Amino acid sequence: MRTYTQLVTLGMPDSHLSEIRDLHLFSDMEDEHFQQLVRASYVQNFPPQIELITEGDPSDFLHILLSGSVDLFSSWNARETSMATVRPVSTFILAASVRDAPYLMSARTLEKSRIMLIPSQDLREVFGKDIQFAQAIVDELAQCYRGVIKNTKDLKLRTSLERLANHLLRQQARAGGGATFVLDSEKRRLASVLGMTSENLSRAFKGLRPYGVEVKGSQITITNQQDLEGFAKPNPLIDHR
Amino acid sequence: MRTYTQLVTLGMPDSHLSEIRDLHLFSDMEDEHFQQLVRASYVQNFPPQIELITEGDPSDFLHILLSGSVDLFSSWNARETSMATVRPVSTFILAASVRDAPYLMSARTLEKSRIMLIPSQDLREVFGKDIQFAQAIVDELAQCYRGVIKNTKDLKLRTSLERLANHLLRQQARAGGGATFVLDSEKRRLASVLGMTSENLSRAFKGLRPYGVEVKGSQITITNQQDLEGFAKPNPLIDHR
DNA sequence: GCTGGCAGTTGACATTTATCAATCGAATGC
DNA sequence: GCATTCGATTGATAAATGTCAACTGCCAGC
Repeated sequence: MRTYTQLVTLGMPDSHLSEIRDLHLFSDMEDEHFQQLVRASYVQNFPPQIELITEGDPSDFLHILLSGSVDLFSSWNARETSMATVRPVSTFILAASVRDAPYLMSARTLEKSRIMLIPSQDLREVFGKDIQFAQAIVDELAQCYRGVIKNTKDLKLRTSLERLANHLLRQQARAGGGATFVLDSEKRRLASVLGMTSENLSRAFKGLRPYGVEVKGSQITITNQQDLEGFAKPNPLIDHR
Repeated sequence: MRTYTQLVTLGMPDSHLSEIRDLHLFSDMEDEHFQQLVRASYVQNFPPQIELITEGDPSDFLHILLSGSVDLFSSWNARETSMATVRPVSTFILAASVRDAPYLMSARTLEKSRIMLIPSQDLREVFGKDIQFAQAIVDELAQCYRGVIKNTKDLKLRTSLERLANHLLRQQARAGGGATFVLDSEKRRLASVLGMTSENLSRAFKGLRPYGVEVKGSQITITNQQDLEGFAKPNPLIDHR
C-alpha cells in the first residue's frame, strides 16, 4: 500500500504541492517534516456523489480538499442534515484525526473532487516534533471551533427567515459585495444547512421580498441593501466567516 | 498588577494547585513551564450571578473553573441563549485565548465560584516552547470542537422532546445510572440549553410521562428505562459526553 | 405565620415550521 | 422534438414551538 501511495504522490503536480505548502496549516513547518507528510500521503480524484467517509468510522486520514467541493453531513434516526460545505483549499475532519476518534460527520463529494489524504498517524507523529506545525493545528482547530459556535448561535438565536437573510449577506460579501450574485449550492442543500426544509426555504425567499431580495433561479439580487441589513442585523460574533 | 497577581497566587491552596496540575491540559507539561504559568496567573473568588466575560471583548485570560459553576451564554437582538454549563475542574474560552480573538460567548457565575485566570499571552508563550502542552491544548480543543458538533447534531436532527429525553439519559448516566436523580440546573436554564422555552420544557416533561419519566420538582425518576431509551434512541455520535 | 417574590406550570392562542400532494419548469436522454 | 426526470414551488393542512396571561406553590424575609 505504501508503494501505491508513493506512486500516486509522485504524480501530484507541483502546482498542487505548492498550494498545499502555502496552506496556513503547513506554511510555517520545517521543510523536512512537510516532505515526510507528503511522502506518507496520497492524492486521489473522486467522482461526484461519492461517500468519502462515514460517521462512526475510525479516522484514518486527514483530508485536504484540493479542488471540487464536499458536503459534510450527519444522520440520526432516518433524518439527515448538512453540517457544512468544504471548499478548496482546506482541510476537513481535523479534530477526529488528532484525537484518533471516530468521525462525527459523513462526507460526500458534491462534484468531481481532488483530495489529499494524510494518514492520521503520520500527522500526529510530525505534530509531536514540529512546534510550528502544532501551532498551526491549534490555530486551525480553534478557528473551526469558533465557526461551529457561531453556527450554533445562528441556529438558536434566529428564526429561519433571519438565518436566510444573514446567509445571503454573507454570500454576497464572499462574492465580492455586488448586488447580484449566484448561490453556490443547490437550494435543498442550502435549506438543510440552514436547518429547514426546502419548502420552507422557498417560502423564506418570498418572505424576504419585502426587504429587497429578488430571486431568479439561483441568482440573487439585493435591491435594497439597507432594508435587508436592517432586517438581518448581521453581527460579527455570528456572521464573520 | 503583577504584584497583586503573585500575592493572590501565593494564597492558592496546594490542593487546588495539584488539582490543576492533574488537569489533562497541564499534566504532561514541563514543571518549569507549569510554574511559569502559575506565577503569571491569579485566582479569584466570585459571588453568584457575576458576569465574568462579555462576548465581543478581547480575550485576555484563559479561565479555569476550580469550584462553583459558570454559564456560557450568547445574545443577539434582545434574545439570549445558554450555550453550555461549565463545571469544575475545567477550562473555558480556550479557543478565543489561543487565537487572541474576541470572545464569542459571555460567561456568568451561577453560584459562588473560584476561578484561575491565566493571561492569554503567557499561555501562548509557553505553548510555543512546550510540545507536551501544545499537544494537550490540541487535544482539549479537538474535544471541545467535537462537543459542539454533537450539540449541533442534537439541535438539527431532534425535536425538543427527543432532546430532553436524551438529556435526561445523559444526566442519569452522569449521576451514576440510578433510576432517580436530580437535575443539576434550573429548569429555565435547562430549557435554554436545550433550545426551547421554559413553558415548552414543562410540556415536554409531561410528554415524556408515557415513556416512564416522573418529575417531582427537580427530581427525576425513570420508571421505564427501556421505553425511554426506545423513544430517545441515544447515539454515541451525539450523546457521549 | 404572614406575605411578597419568583420559578414553574397551565391554558388559550399565535406563529413558525414541517408534511403531503400536486404542479411547474428546466435540464437530460432517447 | 418529445418524454422523463428531478429540483423547485405552491397550496392545504398538521404538528411543533413560542407568546401571553393567569395561576400555583414554595421559599425567604419580616
